[in-house]
Amino acid sequence: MSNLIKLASNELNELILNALGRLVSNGSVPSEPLPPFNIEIPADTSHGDFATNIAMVCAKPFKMPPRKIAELISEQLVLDGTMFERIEIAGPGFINFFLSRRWFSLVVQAILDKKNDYGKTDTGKGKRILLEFVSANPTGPMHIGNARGGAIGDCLASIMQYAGYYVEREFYINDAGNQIEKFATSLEVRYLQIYKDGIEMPEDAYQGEDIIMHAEEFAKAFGDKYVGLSSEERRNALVDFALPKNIKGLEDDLRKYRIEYDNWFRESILHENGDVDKIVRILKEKDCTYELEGATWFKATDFGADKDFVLVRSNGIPTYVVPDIAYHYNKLVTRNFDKAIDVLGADHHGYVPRLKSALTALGVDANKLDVVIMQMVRLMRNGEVAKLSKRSGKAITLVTLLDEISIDAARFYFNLRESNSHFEFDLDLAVEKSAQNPVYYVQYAHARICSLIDNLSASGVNIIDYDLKQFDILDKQQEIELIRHMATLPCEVDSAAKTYDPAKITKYSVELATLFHKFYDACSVKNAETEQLKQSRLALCKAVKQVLSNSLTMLKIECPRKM
RNA sequence: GCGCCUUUAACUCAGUUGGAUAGAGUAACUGCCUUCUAAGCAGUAAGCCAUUGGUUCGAGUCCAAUAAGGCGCACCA
Repeated sequence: MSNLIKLASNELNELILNALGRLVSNGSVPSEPLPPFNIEIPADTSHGDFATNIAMVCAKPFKMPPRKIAELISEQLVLDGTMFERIEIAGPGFINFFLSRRWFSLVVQAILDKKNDYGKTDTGKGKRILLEFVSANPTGPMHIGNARGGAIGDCLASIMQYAGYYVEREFYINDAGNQIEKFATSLEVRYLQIYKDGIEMPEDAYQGEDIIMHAEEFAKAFGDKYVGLSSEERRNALVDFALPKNIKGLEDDLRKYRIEYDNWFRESILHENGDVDKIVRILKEKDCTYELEGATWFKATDFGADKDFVLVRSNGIPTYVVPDIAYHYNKLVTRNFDKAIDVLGADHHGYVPRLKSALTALGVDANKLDVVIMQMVRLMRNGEVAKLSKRSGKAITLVTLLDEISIDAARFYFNLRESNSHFEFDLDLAVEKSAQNPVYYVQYAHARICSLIDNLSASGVNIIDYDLKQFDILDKQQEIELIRHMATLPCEVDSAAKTYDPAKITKYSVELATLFHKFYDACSVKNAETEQLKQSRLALCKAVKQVLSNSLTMLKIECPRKM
């Protein structure tokens, strides 16, 4: 257990409850049920390391003024042998607690001992999570929303692993259904256009150049062999030729973006193994459907959705929702994951209640499906909305974005704001190698420490060995603040995992970098007053480097030794 | 018309289950390198937390209504 915040907080909780117990038994306060109270870390450190509002929430049931209750409690608190050294009563009745200096030393020691494992927790208890993200349409290149979804999903997955969950990353390939038909049509037209005049692309076909390129390559490989064959043979051959290339392209591009999936799950599997038909059959058997104008409708409103929807069209082909239902049934029942998490764009949010209603009808606990909705990104360049790539002049894709900005910057920026907030992405700032760019700011802190350690090492100063007591002399304000913040990493990891919000970790790393830079400016290591202080500060720097590295590693962002 | 999201400093955003004097970064202005990386630090200035009402010891935070903006509401995916 390296979460010293939690340890201290638990100890505090016990101290308070014991004190109250004594007050009740000696009749100082009435024996009333205890209302819920907080133990929190005050924003302002002059209010202590922890504070509780217990005296305030007890005011009403005890029919006593809050400050009076606070005084009674504090008289009963015995701090000897605890992690706390003093308390004070403040404001309307807060009780503020101050940690002993030794606690801070324990933090530094815990980091140096745990190394790469510092920050990990066992909160997830190995619960099995299936995290699906990006799942871009394999009929074309990935867009900017996929770039955000990739960064959020992948970082969330690592964070949850840090928090003790078992996580699998999954990409769902829509390799069946209508969009594949559209893909086939687009390829077919482009192919025939090579050999014949007067064939028009339908308006709703894929107009991109990638389709033309596929058709040309296909023509190069097979010539006009397929022009005279049946449309079905031609379309199948074209899709069989182009789709694997596209999927391979998605894999390659995502790998460049440092995303490795555990599973690439094909929609076509669900059609082939009969799962899609099975879903319709079960829902029919459960009497959850009705026929209207030749189509099969699902009674979604009976299961919490706002509207009924069509399962099977009047032409006999299921709508896209059915494979989706089958897919989520597969995740939660067939593969028995404890939780399925989908990262989806805001344009899909309306569909979530429908999916959940169907799962409920199938007897699956819909609460096992959580959806992280991410709002649209607005790319900005020169203070204007950027729609097109700088180099190619075409719509910005994941790939062209990474031509413009570094992978580190992309991963960091997309996780700088919480997913459910509309967010402006300043392309100019992301390429800038300066203080204004938060990712460089954090990396700079890491490089600075590396350089510092190397310099001291070159002049013969190394950490020989450390013992807990030697850290007690780190008591300057900048040192204390730095250590206090490092202590909260396990809490931040838990909180980020619980709220599905990787932005907590990017913000954490920026704050850590800030505190280090402040420390660096105020406290020289090389010219420390004593040899012992030099040693302790060097150890502190190593601890900061470790925590920075653990935070950035969680986000799969590089930790440069030099900048 | 219905649903979801957003509204906090000039700009981009934080603000932990309701708590103490609402915070960062950018831009502006002032300082700090013969001393471990100035890609840094210190300081100044900047606010009717969209508006109105409600809930209570206490509201940026919860509830209701209004306004502005974004996204959805298919026998598309």
